Parts: sequence; structure tokens; C-alpha cells
Amino acid sequence: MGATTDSSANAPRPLRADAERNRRKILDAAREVFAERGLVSLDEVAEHAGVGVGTVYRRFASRDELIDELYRESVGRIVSAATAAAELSETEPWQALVAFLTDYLEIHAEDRSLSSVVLTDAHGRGGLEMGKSQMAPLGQRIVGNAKAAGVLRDDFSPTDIPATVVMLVSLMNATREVDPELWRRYLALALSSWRPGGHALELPGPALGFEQVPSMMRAAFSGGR
Amino acid sequence: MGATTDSSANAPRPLRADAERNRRKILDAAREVFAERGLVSLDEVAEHAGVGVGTVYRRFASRDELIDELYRESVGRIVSAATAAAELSETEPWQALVAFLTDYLEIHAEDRSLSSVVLTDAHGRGGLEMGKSQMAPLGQRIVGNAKAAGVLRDDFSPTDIPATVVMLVSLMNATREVDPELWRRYLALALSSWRPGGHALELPGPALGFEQVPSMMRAAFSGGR
DNA sequence: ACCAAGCGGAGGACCTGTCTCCACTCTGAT
DNA sequence: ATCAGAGTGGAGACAGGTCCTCCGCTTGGT
Repeated sequence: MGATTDSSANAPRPLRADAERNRRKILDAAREVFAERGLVSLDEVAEHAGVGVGTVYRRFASRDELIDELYRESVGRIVSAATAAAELSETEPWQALVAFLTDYLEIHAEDRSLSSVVLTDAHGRGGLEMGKSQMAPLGQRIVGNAKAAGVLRDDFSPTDIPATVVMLVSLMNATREVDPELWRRYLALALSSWRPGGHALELPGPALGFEQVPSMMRAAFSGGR
Repeated sequence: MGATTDSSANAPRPLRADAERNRRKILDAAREVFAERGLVSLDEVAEHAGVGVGTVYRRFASRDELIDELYRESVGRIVSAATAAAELSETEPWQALVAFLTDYLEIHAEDRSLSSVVLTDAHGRGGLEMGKSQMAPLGQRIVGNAKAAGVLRDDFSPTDIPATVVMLVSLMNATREVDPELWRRYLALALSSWRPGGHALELPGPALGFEQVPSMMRAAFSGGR
């Protein structure tokens, strides 16, 4: 039963030292470049990592495999935030809702490509689906508690959360370069529209300057299609 | 001074009947296909129009030229809506704001590609810039009147309008197939967050069903990048 | 009946991204 | 110190997409 070097019987094979070093370089480079420029090509990741394309493709069969590897942690952080908020919502339902959305959007603010990985099933190879599927029930519980406590208008629906996330993340992606904190202003506005009877929150930051508007529009809609 | 057939001296040349017919077919096809699928290639426009690619390229030097031609009217409609709202805002400032945003977004709802043409300068050949430049002052006047009348919170900024447009148009583009009227719900929520002290409006339609959420997410973020 | 204006659409030029291949280099066990 | 074989790099094959040209054939208008 004893193996030559490793304990577990089905250990695939230890990577050679230089190979392991390159693997790390690739993962770090990918994390960095995906976070700031989106899901670029593996050729670009290779260049950023300072290795050849061949090296990247030998280590990761496809970009999707690399994505699964990279985003496991982010998905975990999101699920933790949601779980914590769901628990808090038993006693402090409004504060839990605010905290959840704030945490959730802060995580997205750190990584430009997170929205396409986490909010759709178009990328990755299924390794993240389990984590993602936990979100809906947690969201329902947070909304349910808030409504039961009377801090949300009656016609509020749990799906208003994802719809609002779409709007805020779209805005966030459009204003990343120009004012990376701007989404907080519109989150505060959204939240204040959800209270029954209306309940104006204080806005956490200033609006955009006039000269920044074209750049936001360009980032939001230049893609065409 | 007399010309053979036409009055104006610098008339370039009358188009042959079949050529004129094809020109119309191209324009109509482009309007239709741009409205429902975005700014697709001229090859696709040609196929949709039932003419050869060569015919399209002989008539329009580039896609941008075609765009200028097509969207002159839409820009005109937007400017009219804004002008009318700015005038109405002298006497009915809140209603004017609501009407302006509703009209503006309804025009966008009819045409998927309008946002990339009208809200950026990335498409077209400059023929629409004059119209677009009229928008900012009209918006400022509408906001100014609303604030003077006390129907907008004090910290509301004129640039909150374009930021909100980015959010609502992004949502609209993501929910076109699934629920083309959904944006009205979130416009109502946005508007009610703008009133001083809070003022909950009635929501004009239901939220999305749970099963429609993934499709919205996919449409919003599948692009990657 | 004639012929220039107009037509279609195959295909060339170019771009971007994915992935393979193989001559060479380097690691690490002996 | 040696050397088997794991690991490397990057040119380039391939796929898919857009733009645009070219030229033999068709058609409208006089």
C-alpha cells in the first residue's frame, strides 16, 4: 500500500518544481488580468505571466478550466456573505439586506470579470454551479424576513434583487475607470425606494461630473451588437 | 439654369428605378434588423434585404453612413420629446420629468441598437452629433425646474439622469425577450427614490418570475470581456 | 435594340481567438 | 556527472467573423 513519495494512493503525480512555479505564475497573472480587463484570451494571460502559450494550454485544457480553478474562492466569499446576511436577517432584517447587497457588490467591484462568471453559466465547466445554486434560497429568506418585518414594500419581489443587481453591476462596469465608487450612490437610491411609504437614505457619494458622462456611456454601450 | 429633369442645379444624378427600389429595401431591412438584433454586419443586412452584398456597398460606403441616414429620425424624436418636456416643466415639473424619461425609454425600447448609436459617438459619421448635443441643456432645465419646485431631493444631480438611463437601458436590453415592459417597474422605483422625503409610486407591472432570471443574467453578462 | 447602370455573390484580405506540434532546455534521481 | 523524460516556447494551422472588391451577367430607359 505504500507509495514512493506521496500518501494518497490516487495522487495524479507531483509537478516538477519549475512546472509548479509556472502554474502559479499563470494563476496569478490570470487573476490579475481577468480582474482588471475581463475574460481575455489565454494568449494574453500567457504574455502577462511571461510564459509561452503552450505552457498555459498544457496546464489548463481550456479557459473554462482555469476559470473554475480561479473563481472557486470568489463564489465561496459570496455564499458566505449571503449566509451571514440570511442569519442576521432573523433579527435585523433591514440591516441584513443592506449588508448583503453592499458585500455582494463590493466583491463584484474588485473583479471586472466576476459578473460574467458568477451570474451566468456561460463560462467555467460547472465546477461553480453548486455554489451558485445556494444563492436563490438565501435571497428569498432575506427578502422574506424583511417583508415579514414590514421594512419592505408589499409589492417587492425576491426577483427585484437580481434585477437591481443587473442594473448596478452594469453601471459599475461602465464607471469603473471614471468613479469606481459611484454604484454606492445608486444602491442607496434603490434601497430607499424599497421601503414602504418611502424613506430617503443619505447618499454616500457625489454624482458624476458632466465631463465624465460620455466616458460612462461609451463604456456601457460601445460594444454595439 | 434649366436642367434636364430636376430643378436643383447640383442634383447628383437620379437613381435608376430598380436601384432606388433596392435602396429602400436596404434601408427598411437595416432598420428592422438593427432594431431587433443590434448593429449587425452589412452582409447580414444584405441577406435580410434580399440583395447582394455588392449592392449594399455600392449604395453606402460604410455601415456608419447607413447609420447616419437611418437614425436621423430617431434622434429627432428624442430631441422633440426632451423639448416638449422642458417646456412642460415650467408649469408641471414633476410630470415633465416622468414624461420625459418614459418617452425617452420607450423610444429605446423599440430599437435595440439605439443606445449604441445615440448614447456614444462610436457609430455613425458625425451626422447625428448636433442633435445629441441639444440633450444636456434640456435635461438640466428639466432637473433645474423640478428642484426649484421642490419635487426632487436636494442632493439630486442632473447627471443622475444619464446614470439612471445607463442602468435602465442595460436592464431593458437584458430583459427584451423575457419581459419587454419590465423597465417600467424599475423606472417607477427610481423615480420614487428621487422625491424628497420619499414618495412611493405604484409599480406599473409585476417583477420577473424566478425562471426568467437566468435568461436575464445571460443576456446581461454573457458577452464576457 | 442597345449599352451604361446596376446586380449578385464568390472569394480575397484581414482580424481575433483557440489550440497543436516538435525541436530544444532543464530538473532531479541515480 | 549523467541523462531520461518532463517541461518549454512560440510559430503557425485552423475556425469564425467582418469588410469590401471584382467581374460576368441582367435590366431599365431611350
